[in-house]
Amino acid sequence: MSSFDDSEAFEAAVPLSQRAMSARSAPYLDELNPAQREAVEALDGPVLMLAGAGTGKTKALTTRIAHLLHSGKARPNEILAVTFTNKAAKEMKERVARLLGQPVEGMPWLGTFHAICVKLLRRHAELVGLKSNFTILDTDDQLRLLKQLIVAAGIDEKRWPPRALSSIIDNWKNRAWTPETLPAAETGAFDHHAPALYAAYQQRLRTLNAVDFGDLLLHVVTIFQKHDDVLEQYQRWFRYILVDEYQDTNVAQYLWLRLLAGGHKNICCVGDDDQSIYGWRGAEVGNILRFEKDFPGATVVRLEQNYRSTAHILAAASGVIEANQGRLGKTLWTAADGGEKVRLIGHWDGEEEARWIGDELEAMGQGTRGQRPIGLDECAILVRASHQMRAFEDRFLTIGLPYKVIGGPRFYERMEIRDAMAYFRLAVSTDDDLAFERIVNTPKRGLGDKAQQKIQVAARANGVSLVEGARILLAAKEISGKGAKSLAELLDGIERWHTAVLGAAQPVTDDDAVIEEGLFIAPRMPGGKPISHIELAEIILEESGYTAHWQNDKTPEAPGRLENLKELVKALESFENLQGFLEHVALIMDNESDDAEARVTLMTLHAAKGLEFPAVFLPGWEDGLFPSQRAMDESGLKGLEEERRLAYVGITRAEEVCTISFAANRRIYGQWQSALPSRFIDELPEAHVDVLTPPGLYGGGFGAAAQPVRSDLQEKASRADVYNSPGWKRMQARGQARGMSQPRETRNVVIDLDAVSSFGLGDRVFHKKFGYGAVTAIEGDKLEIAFERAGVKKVVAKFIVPAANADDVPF
DNA sequence: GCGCTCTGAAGTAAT
DNA sequence: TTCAGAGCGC
Repeated sequence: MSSFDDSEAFEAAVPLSQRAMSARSAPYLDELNPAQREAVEALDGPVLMLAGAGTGKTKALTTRIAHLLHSGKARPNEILAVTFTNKAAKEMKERVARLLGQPVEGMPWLGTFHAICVKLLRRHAELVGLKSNFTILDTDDQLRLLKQLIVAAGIDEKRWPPRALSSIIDNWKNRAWTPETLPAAETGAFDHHAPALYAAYQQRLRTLNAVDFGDLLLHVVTIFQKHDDVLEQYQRWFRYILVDEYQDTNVAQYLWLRLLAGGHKNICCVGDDDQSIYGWRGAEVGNILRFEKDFPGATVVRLEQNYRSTAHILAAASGVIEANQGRLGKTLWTAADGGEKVRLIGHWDGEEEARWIGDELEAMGQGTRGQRPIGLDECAILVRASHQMRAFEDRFLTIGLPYKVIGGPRFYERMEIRDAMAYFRLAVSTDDDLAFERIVNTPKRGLGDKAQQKIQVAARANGVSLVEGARILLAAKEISGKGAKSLAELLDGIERWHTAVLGAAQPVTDDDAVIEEGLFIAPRMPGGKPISHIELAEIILEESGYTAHWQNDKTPEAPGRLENLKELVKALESFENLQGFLEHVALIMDNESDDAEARVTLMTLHAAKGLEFPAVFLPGWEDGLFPSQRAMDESGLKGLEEERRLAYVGITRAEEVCTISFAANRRIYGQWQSALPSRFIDELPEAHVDVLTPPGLYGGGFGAAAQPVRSDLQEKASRADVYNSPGWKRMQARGQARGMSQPRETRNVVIDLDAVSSFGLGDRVFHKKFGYGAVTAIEGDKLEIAFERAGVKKVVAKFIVPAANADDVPF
């Protein structure tokens, strides 16, 4: 069967209007600037589009797709357009549709590297020893598998944790090394065991008919390398190739692209070497730096006109990035003038910094700075490491400032979601051993390590799946008592759900078309009437006892988890069946909840790439934290340069106001440490920076300032030579030259602890964590307080102050 | 088999 | 400091 059956079927379905447009003019071209237009119109041959931050990269890319279609160069299904994230793919789809004025269901090959590879691999799975209905492992499955292999190899899993092995293997896969092609010199710092474990792992995956994320690319590259006929098929089929964020590609992706573009070389790579921040994840900046060598005669277009930020912000960003070596070189410029300089401020410590930013956010909302009011939802705080977020969360909780954190555990990575998914996976295919392992004792069924080991042994001895092994074990009465009963129930359940998934004996098929067209017959409980896959999901969660498990759980997270389960079931609505859902979820992670309340966004610099905000705060610019000591230790100059690019990414997220700050002292792992301002601060061009006076730091004379009361420890930390660093001295000089504004009055607060028990019912009070509230009951030294944000809580009186003194809370 | 306590490590993260 | 995972006692 030809691999292109469904695509060819599609060809016939492409609306005529879409194919016969070439004769007409292309009005969308008029909306481009000269550089963008050049990048769009150079349709044939290799093109490198160097697109600086905020220069309309997506616009150029999507217009290029529209132009390819419009000019009749390619049909929608002959264009391969790859992105890194689902979000980017979705946005691209929407924007192409808008340009064309009609939906683009017809772009089956617009997607992430991984999504496209899944499609390719399902068609040619047998070429790498897999069946086309292979499962895609998540990180948890992967780690469990590796752990088993490490234990089986008799290696001390404490010295060599599965995580370490996993990252070594990921790294190798990123470089497109299979166990067979792994260079002998690569031992992976895992004693010399890693290569053998890698081979064992791949073997195990094959047995399980499973792949991990790295395999998706690796297997396809292997197929392309070993099977010329297959490769040529696709080289012909994908007439035009477009790649987004090319600077983020790893070796495997690079090879994949080079193989596919090998024939016609109609490849357009879009990227920005200055925004390459994923080297630690396997990305090779070299790929983009080398493009012209890989594709001689390539057209190189630079997009340098920035439509996002003020001139000061751009100049500051340029000043920083210029310190990097080996750039392809771009200079951003803007037609707009005016705007505020980049603001720079130093603080005593991390808490002070958080407090100041909190105040600043409130001031911005009021427009009290003499600028237009900037709402919370227009502001973002971008940090280097996620643990920096804590100080802000604490502060914002205290003052009741709404915030949202981007990042952290994603919906589909949460425990309860993974558990539920494992049940679904088992229902779809009962030989999914990893899913079985995950849920065999969740909820608790009295099947601990020992029972599970027996099942493993039985399964392996008979060469069957764990579910089968368990069945054999039960039949042989090798398991007894409570465990046996609950295991039997579980097995019955799995059998029943599986039958339901199969519906009226409809065979499971791996054919895309069948899945996509929803040709599955509705599931049906044994002997009963057909039910929807949504009902089936609910039944599974109910009968397995999983829902009850969380209902009986008394921990504060339990309600949230139940809520997530409901959401999961709801997510099923947009799919035809469980199979389609599982396929989708294996590759997709996002779960964006939109809410009405305006909130400031807290996220890492990495997460912020590609986004923009009117006001951006960049706290924690201290040497060691940013640039990160670890990055520099591990990767030397290369690491430092990547950190610098991160700084560049951070600054260029800002449209109107960019505020950089650092703290002289910070508590790290419970220890006070002092730090020097980041070397990147020295690299900010002075003409574009406005140094703000930090509250309480300067006082009447430098160094002798009336400083807030501090502990001895903090006092000691402050004596470090912060004040001798070049950055600090320059800040000093700038501040004095401009005439410093009056420092804010310092607080020297003494709280009379004896006086605090004198609260009365109804008093409005304040608590550091819970914020404002009213006293509803008094029991000795404990107060019951109805907090405005945190609800009713009992709190010891000494942690409470009258609301009027909220600012004075010293603890 | 389950749950509590101690110990050790601590980064950024999409698919 | 905080969190996860291992080990130990019931």
